[in-house]
Amino acid sequence: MPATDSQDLDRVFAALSHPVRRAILEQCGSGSRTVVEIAKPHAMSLNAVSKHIKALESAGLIARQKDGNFHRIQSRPAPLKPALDWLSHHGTLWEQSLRSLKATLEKHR
Amino acid sequence: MPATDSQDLDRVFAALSHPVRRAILEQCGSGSRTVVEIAKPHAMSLNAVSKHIKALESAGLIARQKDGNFHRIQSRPAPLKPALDWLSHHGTLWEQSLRSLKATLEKHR
DNA sequence: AAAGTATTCAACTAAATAGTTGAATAGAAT
DNA sequence: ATTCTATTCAACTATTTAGTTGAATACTTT
Repeated sequence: MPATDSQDLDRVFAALSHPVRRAILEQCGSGSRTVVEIAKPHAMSLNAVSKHIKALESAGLIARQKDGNFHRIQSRPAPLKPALDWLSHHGTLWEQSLRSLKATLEKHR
Repeated sequence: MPATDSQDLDRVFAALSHPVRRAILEQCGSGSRTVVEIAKPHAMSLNAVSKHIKALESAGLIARQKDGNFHRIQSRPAPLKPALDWLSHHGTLWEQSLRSLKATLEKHR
């Protein structure tokens, strides 16, 4: 059992909270990309993008494979699972309690 | 269509990236709670918790209803949906490409 | 009216984040 | 061997975040 640490969730959610990092994940979703390729569409320095990549890597959301001069970056969806689980679990819980609250309100109107 | 702004996702994911804020959401998932009630189990000042609540509120994840002296805080799951959508959409995309990558590797072995 | 309770506001500090520029490393190509 | 390209490392700055303490506000209770 992976026993999802709370800190893992912290890192994953934090990684997803920046638009550039979400974009990077999308860029690498359809196959591996190099750092320069990833950086190109973003209006910031290569170094800044490199840092975002590092953040994603330390959250486990991407993996890096050295290929000569290039680092081939590819997305790793696994750590997304606990995040998804948290969201859907609590999301549905809340929706349930909202529904039952609504039902209660209806009944007592 | 709500046309989920990227900034909305930023705020929601950022809000979820702190363990205390996730705990607060869980606390308020089963019914409304006051600020003092919410703060009690956390090892930090009331003010710190109040700030976390404000962050959740500005992400739309909780709503506040004044009731005399008390603020009744209740969770609002709606903004969770786009986050869930983003996760499941890209998560499944990546898993698909991982699967097809694996298939390709198998074929060429 | 006075005291108590629930909450926020304001000011401050320490640490983390997001970005920059410039230099270093390392592999590839001439 | 030299140069070019891909990438990281280091140092720095500005902004945001997470927390603190102390004062202010506002409702309730006595």
